Amino acid sequence: MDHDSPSLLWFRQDLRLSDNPALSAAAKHGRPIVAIFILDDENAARWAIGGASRWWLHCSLVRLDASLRGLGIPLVLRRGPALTVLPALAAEVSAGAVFWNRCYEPFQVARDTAIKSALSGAGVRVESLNGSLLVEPWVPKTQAGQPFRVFTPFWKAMRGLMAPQLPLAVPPPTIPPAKAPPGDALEDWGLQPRKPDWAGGLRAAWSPGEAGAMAQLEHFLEQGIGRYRSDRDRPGEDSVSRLSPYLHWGEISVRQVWRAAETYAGPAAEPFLRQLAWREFSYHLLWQFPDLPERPFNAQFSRFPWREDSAALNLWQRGLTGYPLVDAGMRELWTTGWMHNRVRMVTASFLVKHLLLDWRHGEAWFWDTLVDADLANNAASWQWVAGSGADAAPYFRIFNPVLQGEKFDPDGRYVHRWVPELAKLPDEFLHKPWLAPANILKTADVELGGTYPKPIVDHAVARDRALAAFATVRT
DNA sequence: TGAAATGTTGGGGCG
DNA sequence: ACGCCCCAACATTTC
Repeated sequence: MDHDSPSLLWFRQDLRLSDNPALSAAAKHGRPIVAIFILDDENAARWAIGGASRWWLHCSLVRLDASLRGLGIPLVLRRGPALTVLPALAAEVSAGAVFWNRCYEPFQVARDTAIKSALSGAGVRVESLNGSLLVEPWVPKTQAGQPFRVFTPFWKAMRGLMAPQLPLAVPPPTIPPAKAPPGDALEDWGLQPRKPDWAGGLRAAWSPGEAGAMAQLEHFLEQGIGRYRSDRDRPGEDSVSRLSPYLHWGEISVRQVWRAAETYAGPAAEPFLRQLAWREFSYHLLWQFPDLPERPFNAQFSRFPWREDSAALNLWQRGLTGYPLVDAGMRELWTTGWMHNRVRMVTASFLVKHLLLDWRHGEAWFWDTLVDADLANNAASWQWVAGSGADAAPYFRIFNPVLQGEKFDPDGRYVHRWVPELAKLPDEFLHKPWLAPANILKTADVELGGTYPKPIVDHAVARDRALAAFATVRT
């Protein structure tokens, strides 16, 4: 082996320099480092990166490239099945070692295992590390030695495993510069939307990349975490972290977030840490049940009588259901690539329970439109709402979008922002415009069925229909 | 990480 | 003064 042979550092969902175990390990190895990012749509198949995430990834790769350049590490872009692309590059540059942080989507696990044995077989040292999770998904076990299926015991077990001051990866020392092998131009990947460019709202709402992640974390620590316990369910308030897309792409590590929250807020951080644990729980579930994105965790639900109704699905996607809180959420999603978690629950419940449409339709839509689209979180959360998941919402828990709106958006800040055509309606009718008297509607310039839709289903009717449908799969 | 229906209680109006 | 009814407020049960 060539004494100057470089190490490969394979970036995937760890697009950062700080607390990056693979980068630290590669740096410690002492050779020049060539970084690579592979756009692998073929292996990802059905769960190839969605539209909003592709926009995010583009911006993030621009940032990562600039940061790596400062360390003397070239970032090579290649496209194709990683199973062939990565070993090919390793041979091309005579790499002596390859480092990466683990990914946990089933196709990635299978693929990376195959890559590891191919490289090892070719005499290349391979090291994979944990850069994405607080606890590896195979670690937490019940007393009986089984994986967890219920969140609270999982949380207790996990909480017990967490060190008071989580150690972070050591920053890389000076690294000998490497020669850059050829790669694709990022622009040629077409990750950014053109004709039409629908990303204007995303650009206005986000700064992807490691620096953006740090700024968002600081903002949350100063602005949100102190009142997180009381205000996190109010979508009109700026009290949640909005770190999900950064966490998905690893522009900040969950360890950094956990440690910062604990250090900054002490016991007040607890409800937020619990939310981080839901992410861990999702990965734990996906690990033990790789079909989670495709099939109901609870097999009873295989015979659920879902309706097919593409017109209703379309109205839900566009935020035209006639229920202001639902429409506000779906429009926030479409505009910014993100939706407040409380509203995610309400909109998801509406699709599954009011419209009786298969949760996989919602899962697919969120996958394509969310900048934080994450296979484990998305699948586990949709199954939770649908009632088919592990530790799921009971089938009879049907959110009333009017009551949820009145409870969590009482002053209408959220609905005003995303459904401006209702801005002049008095608070009393904001979440139920169809009950407003004609003269009030007229004064507010609202014409139901004209400027704003009438409800596409009646809540009471839909509720009874859902209870009847869900009764057919009752255990 | 609900909502609606049903049940219970207690204060006040009133015959 | 007493019992009856009404109903709001709260609690419990059911979906």
